Parts: sequence; C-alpha cells; structure tokens
Amino acid sequence: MGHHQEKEALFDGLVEAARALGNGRRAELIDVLAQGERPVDELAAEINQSIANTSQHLQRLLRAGLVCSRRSGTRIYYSLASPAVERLWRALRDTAEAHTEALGDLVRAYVGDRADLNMITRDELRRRLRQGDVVVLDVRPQPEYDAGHIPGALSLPVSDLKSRLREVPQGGEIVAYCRGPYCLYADEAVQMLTDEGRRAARLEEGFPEWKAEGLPIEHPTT
Amino acid sequence: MGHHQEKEALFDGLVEAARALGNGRRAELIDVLAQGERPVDELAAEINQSIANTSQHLQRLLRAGLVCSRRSGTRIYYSLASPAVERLWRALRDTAEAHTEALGDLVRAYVGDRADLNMITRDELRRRLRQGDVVVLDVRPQPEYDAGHIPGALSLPVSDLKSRLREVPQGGEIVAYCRGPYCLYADEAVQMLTDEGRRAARLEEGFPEWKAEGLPIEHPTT
DNA sequence: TTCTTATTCAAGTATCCACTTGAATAAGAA
DNA sequence: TTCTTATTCAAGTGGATACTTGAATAAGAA
Repeated sequence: MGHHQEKEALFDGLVEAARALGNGRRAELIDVLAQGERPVDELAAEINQSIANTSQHLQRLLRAGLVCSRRSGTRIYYSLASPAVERLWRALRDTAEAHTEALGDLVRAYVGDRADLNMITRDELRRRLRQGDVVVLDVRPQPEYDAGHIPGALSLPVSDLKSRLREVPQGGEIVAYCRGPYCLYADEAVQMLTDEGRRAARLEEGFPEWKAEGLPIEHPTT
Repeated sequence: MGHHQEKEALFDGLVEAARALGNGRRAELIDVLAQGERPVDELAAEINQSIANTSQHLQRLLRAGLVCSRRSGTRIYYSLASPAVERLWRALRDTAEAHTEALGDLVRAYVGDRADLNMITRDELRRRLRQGDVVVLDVRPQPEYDAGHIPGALSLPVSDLKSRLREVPQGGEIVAYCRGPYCLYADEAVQMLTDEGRRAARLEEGFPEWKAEGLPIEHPTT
C-alpha cells in the first residue's frame, strides 16, 4: 500500500472538484444553481454563454459530481448535488475575499460601493418578521422564488419591479433579498424603491445563506 | 455598475483559488503546509517533484494568495496564508469524498482498508489524556512536530520508528497521529507497534483537524 | 409519420498548463 | 573576492481547456 503512483492518483482525484469549480462561468452556474434547479437554456441565458458551451460546462460539473440532472419531458434540469457543494463554493469565496487583494477591486468594479446601501442582517430581519412591520421582497427571477423562498416574501423580480411598483404594499419598511453577496438584484431594487420615496434595505448576502443557516423557508416545491 | 464584463472578471477572480488548488501536486503541498511552514527543497522531496517544478507550483499558490513566504538566511519558508485556506482544503476533501464514487477506489488503492485498523476519535483521546493512561506518538517528520503538536506527544517519525522502538514508553496504550485522513504514517506506525506486541491505535484524521477544533496544542514556535 | 424544440456531440482553434532542462540570482561562508 | 547552496527564471514540448460552429439525438406535438 501507499506508493507514489497511488498517492498522486488520490490527490489528482481529490482536486477534480476544484478543477470543475476553477472556471468563472462554471462558478456562475453553481451560484445560480444554489438557488434551485434550472434547465440548460435558462442557465445559458443567466451566464451569457451559448447553449452548447453551457451544456459542456454542466457536463464537466456533472462528471465532477458537483451537480446532478433529471429529465422532465423535453427539458433537462440541473441542480446542486448536495449542500456540501454550497459549502465548498462558500469556502472558496471566503478564501478569495480574504487573500487576493486584487479581488477587492473586482468586487468594487462589479457591485460598486455598498457603504451607503441600507443593509440589514439575517438576525435583524428575523426580529422584524416577528414584529410583523416589514415587507420582504424576493427580487430574484420567478423560478428561483418557486424553488424556495423566505416565508411571507413576495416574488417581484427586478426585471419587473419598475412596472409593478404599485404591487409593493405601503406602510412598513421593505427588505429586498436576492442570490447572495455578488448579486446586484437587491441593490437595484433598494435603489429603485428609495428613489420612489420608500424605505428599503438589502438583506445581507442572499437566500442560500439564509437556508444554510437553517432558518425557515417556504415552498421547497415538495 | 454591473455589466457582463465586470461580472465575468469578478467570478474569474473568485475561482483563482480553486484553480490554484486544482492540481494534485499543489494539493499535496497544501496538505503538507497545513502541518506548518517548510522550505522549498523539503517540500519538493515531500511531493516527489523537482525543485524547479515545486518552486513554480509554490509561486502559483503565492499568486493566488493561498500561501505566503519568508526568507530566513539562505532558505525561503512557505506557509499557509491563513486558516481559511485549511477550511477550503477541508471543504474540497469533503465534497470529493461525498460525490465522486471513483474516489472511494482511489482512497482504497492508496490507504488500503482501514476496517481492521484500531482508530480512536479526538474526544476519546482527550478523555484518555485526562486519565493519563496513554502514550501519544507524533509520527510526522521532525520539522512538523517542531511547528506544533498535541501536548505531551513524543516525536518519533515513522522513518525512525523501527530503529527507535525502545524509546516508546512501556505500559499504556499508544496512540499515533499524523497529517490527516490521507496520510499513512500513523497507519504504518500502528502496524509496526502491533507487530511488536504493543497495544496501539490511530487518531482519526490528523493534527490540523485537532488544531482546527480549537483543541490545545503545544509549542507553536512562538 | 413529420416537424419542432431542447440538448448533446464532434471537430477545429487559440490559449493555457505541467513538467523538463539549463542558466541566472542572491544570500552566506571561506 | 570566490565558492557554495537554495531558489527562481526562461525556453521548450506535449497535452488539456474554453469557446465556436454545425450536425446529431431524443422527446413531444401535429
């Protein structure tokens, strides 16, 4: 037992998941799939790639065991293989944020400066939900809301927000949430609502982190 | 803010750490560095690669922010950049073990069958340590012991074990530990000791996991 | 059956990567 | 200074990777 060749093969095997995650487009796929299962064409649109290319990326993830797929009629739905994959993706983000100085610039270039953005923690949102003086807005695309959301949240995708502003209940403060720390949907929603004179805040991070903490969720399409 | 180009750049940046980890030899380096800092030539020997190649791998890890280096006289010592890197490496291992069926075969090919190996948990070892009826053996190479070890452990690298068997105190049961789940040193030590008629067991996983749990350690070379 | 739609497959190209070899630094010792 | 040792750099090679294009499946509708 235990000669070089087997050791190399073992470690080569261990890093397969890292290689699968080691591509920006595939990471985007994982980030979207953390919201719930999606068919190939929708995923391709989400990451702005051709369907053929997206399909090949998905098969790479499949081979690495990070996702699984199921056929339903004419479409094939992909989803994360398990919560371990989400943990890996989160550990990767944490490491990247902690150590590559260059990343700060990349984050700023994409999300801008959140210093002046009204942001509340999960704990704070739970308190407010118990008090009942808050409107929670899920601004992700509809299928992601359907796959699971914070209890009592209203689905109002950012893409529709401008035209459906009147649907947002008057009165309480509004808390918008989306996919996670690198998703801008909630930022845009808060901006739009604030411009309309409403009081609005962004939930820190997003739905997968809420779920990962074991907080209550609604309608996981049972 | 937030157009495709910046989003792609951000995710490309986020996965840099995964790409750096996405090579078996570099993963071996991380696994060794999780024991403590080491100079280039020793690392090259550990992963059975040329020094030039090892140096280039280390620089890749350096660029990704996973390790850092310091010069001391004529040698350059590399070490993990932070505990976040250890967490990432552990998350990767967990994901790999959970999802790629093929990995089971690779593990068996390298470590063999541990079913008949006497293995004890960290909790059990702590209990035994409090009772004081146990001899703890650190069978990793000397420099790794020097960089930190379980309190009261004796340093006895497997490579020296055969010739230094008489140094192992008589009486109590022996618990050997090493680098982690994919390290064979403790397995070999237990085998050797058992063959000598001693009662011996392997600690589950290894020193980094003991340390990560916040358990007491000795002599972190302050 | 044919037609449509969603997905995968196959071939081609430019780029990146791992490892080798041999030369270049750079710190310390003599 | 020269010599030694540890490490890095640079160039070269075979193989993997990302994306494109166009063809091939495969399920469902007509």
